[in-house]
Amino acid sequence: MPKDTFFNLDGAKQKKIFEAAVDEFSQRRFSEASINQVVKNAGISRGSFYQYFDNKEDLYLYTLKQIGKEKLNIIGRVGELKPDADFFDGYMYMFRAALEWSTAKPEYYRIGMLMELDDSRFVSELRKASPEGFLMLKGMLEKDMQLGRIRDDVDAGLVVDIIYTLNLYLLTQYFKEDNKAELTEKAEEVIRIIKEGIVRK
Amino acid sequence: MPKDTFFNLDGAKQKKIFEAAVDEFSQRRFSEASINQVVKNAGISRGSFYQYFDNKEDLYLYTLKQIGKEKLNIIGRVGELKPDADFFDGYMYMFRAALEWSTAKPEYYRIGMLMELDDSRFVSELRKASPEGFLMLKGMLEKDMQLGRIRDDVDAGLVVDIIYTLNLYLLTQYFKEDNKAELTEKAEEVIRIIKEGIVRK
DNA sequence: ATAGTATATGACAGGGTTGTCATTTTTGGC
DNA sequence: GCCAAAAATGACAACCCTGTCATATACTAT
Repeated sequence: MPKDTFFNLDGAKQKKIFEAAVDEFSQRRFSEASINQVVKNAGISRGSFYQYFDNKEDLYLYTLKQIGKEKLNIIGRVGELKPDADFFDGYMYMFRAALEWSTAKPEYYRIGMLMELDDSRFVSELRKASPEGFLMLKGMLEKDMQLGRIRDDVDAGLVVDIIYTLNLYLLTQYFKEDNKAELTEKAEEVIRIIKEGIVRK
Repeated sequence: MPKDTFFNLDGAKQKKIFEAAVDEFSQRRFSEASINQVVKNAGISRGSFYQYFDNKEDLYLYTLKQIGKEKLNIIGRVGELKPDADFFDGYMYMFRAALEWSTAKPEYYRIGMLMELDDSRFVSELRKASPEGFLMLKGMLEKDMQLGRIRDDVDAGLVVDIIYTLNLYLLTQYFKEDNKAELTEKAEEVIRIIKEGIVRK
């Protein structure tokens, strides 16, 4: 947690530091991100930084928390908005929402992606501790299984792992191309494959 | 390419350096691997290293090449061994072979995995330049499509991307658990899902 | 044995990183 | 205006890293 001195700062300065952190963490993985860069971008001295935060982890946690607030507001409401959508529609809704959001706040999104790619001890633990997206998908899938919409001999956890993995793949792979339409199509095709299989019947 | 001085070394010393490189590159991604570690493990001086290799890239390339020789020998013969297997059987065959190999030479396998995870410029380029596994899978799939075994409205490239991605996921995710039986089951289940879909018909 | 070549070495320069701390500056209350 | 408390600062120690280079050692062939 940031120290009091940080929260005593006026809003503009807090924001400037937050933005510098976002900038850095959206370009490099946590393990490679440099506080030197952050302080440079924020226009504060190295000494000041350590008066605000304990260390890089502290700053990272703070940054994620800030972003998390916005993120959950936008993406986390699939259940509310589409109460009786099936799993596949639910996922696509989520996917579209995430994509919109990634267009609005690409840096935030990149941080999330880099976090998934990071294999440092700290970030791995962190990821394990907050499996929101994963659990939401799993819940949706299990509901559909109970409703008999999904074959009951599949392993729900594995299916969600699969979709989660492919989701990340889609976003990383096609992120740079910046072609929302094409990306959405790919996602739909992926879902259709998971849903129907690829074998000719 | 390593310098002449390296190839002039007696076999044992070459091997020791190779093994030190394997050790390092199987623990850290290329971008994070340290030559200091390599020279320490190999028991040579820093100066000597640069008498043998231009730099870290040079050593990495050499290491991959050495490993590649063995790898292709074991895994790359799916076509020969199972000439009329379908795509799914072919994949599972490959998967099992890869798994066997990863048990025999876990360090080599880890290097491959870390390479997939690396996003440094150099490694990305390198990966693009040698898409053996990817192309083999794609070839097998296209053959099956021509034979009418696969729905012809699916995008072969995408399907292979999916399987490739999930393959990597399976191996990274369950690597540490070291439970071959369970891992193989998961792979089979993944393939079954891709093949049949998960929706109740 | 000697001369010349090939190889081995570690100190070095120059770059990066983090976290600390004595000192200076700013701020706010009286 | 003054003073104490809070905040800002950058130099510093300590630790990484890479690639070079002058020097020392070993080898080889005459």
